[in-house]
Amino acid sequence: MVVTRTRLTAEERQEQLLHAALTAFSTGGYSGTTTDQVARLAGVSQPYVIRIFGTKQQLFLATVRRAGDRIEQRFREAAAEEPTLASLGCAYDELLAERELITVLLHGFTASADPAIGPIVRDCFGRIYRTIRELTGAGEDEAREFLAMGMLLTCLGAMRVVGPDAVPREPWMTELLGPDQV
Amino acid sequence: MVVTRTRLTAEERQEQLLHAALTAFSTGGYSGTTTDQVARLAGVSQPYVIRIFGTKQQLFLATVRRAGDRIEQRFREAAAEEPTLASLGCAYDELLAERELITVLLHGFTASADPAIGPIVRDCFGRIYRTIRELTGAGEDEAREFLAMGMLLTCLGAMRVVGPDAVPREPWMTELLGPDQV
DNA sequence: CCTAGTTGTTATTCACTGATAACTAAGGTC
DNA sequence: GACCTTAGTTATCAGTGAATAACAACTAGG
Repeated sequence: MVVTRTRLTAEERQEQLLHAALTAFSTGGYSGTTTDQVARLAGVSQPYVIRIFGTKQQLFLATVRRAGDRIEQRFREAAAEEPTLASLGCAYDELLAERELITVLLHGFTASADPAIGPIVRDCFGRIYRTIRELTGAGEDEAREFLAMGMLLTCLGAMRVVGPDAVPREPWMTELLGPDQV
Repeated sequence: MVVTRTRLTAEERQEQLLHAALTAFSTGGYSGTTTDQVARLAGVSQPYVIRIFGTKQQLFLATVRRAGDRIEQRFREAAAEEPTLASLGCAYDELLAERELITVLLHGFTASADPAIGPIVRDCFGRIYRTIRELTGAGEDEAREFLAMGMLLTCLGAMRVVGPDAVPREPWMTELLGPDQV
């Protein structure tokens, strides 16, 4: 029976929960998000979330890893079209327009003081850096500047200066974003 | 009587609490830090912290504003020596080495989804941008690139790639940081 | 010295949150 | 159709954390 199944396999459910967690953590961050919020988003009970991931921390770590993987994947797709920094830049703009993936990673940065979280986050970031260089053949300086601009946009996204439901543009925002507004 | 006073004026205490809050929030962020942690750092009782600042949110906002002001002030001091981006860059490296001010601001970014926090954080950031341009006379592009590199370093600081008690340097970190390591 | 205002505390509350335990029911298999 | 594994629930707990209330003690002014 495939058509009407009321229950999902653990793997399917895990996938669905990860999606919900991505949304939840992306706005509340690690300590600002409850496992119950994630559960409600996915339409299951809170204890079940814990049962699947063990602890809230494990859930967050899985979410950060997922975000890192997805970002990397999007870069690879962009590079398949055209292996340049400009192409990856467009991909980044798209990611920024969705906000979730990028913001979860940023929340990972700020949770890195926790010794259980830091290593995973650094690994994600390092992988992204390497991916950018490998895909585009960019030199150290180019890659650094690309990443720097990415981090600026990421912060502006978190601040609601760019991205979905961004705040009305004040003069300094328009200046800072420059002519090719995101 | 000035010599031996066992109590501080409300203003002195507020100052001291703000200092403690800067330290506490800088590692835990908004929701990851308790008012009790701030109180203990300052050596007073938790309810007293609340009495002085009203709510935890008010305390956080005051802390973010303070961080913004201090950063701006450091830039002004640097510009007084030499009004160039390079000079402000050095000032930024110093701020990064202390980590607290910069990190509190970053935690402000990630807490900006809260409609009570966002506006204050954006204001701080906007003021810093304006300050940089006014002090150095940098053009839009220059200022943007400066700020971008600043945000990259800020994120790396939060990740413990640079700054106090940084993690052992992995290859990608060395590459990313380039020849003039921070 | 004494009193009024301000600094600061302790005791307490109430809501919330992560996690556990115990139970229920679906669904494939022999 | 009985049965066992796996998906999922409800009930509950123990701890925490922000905030309130009531009280205590320092300090300055008259």
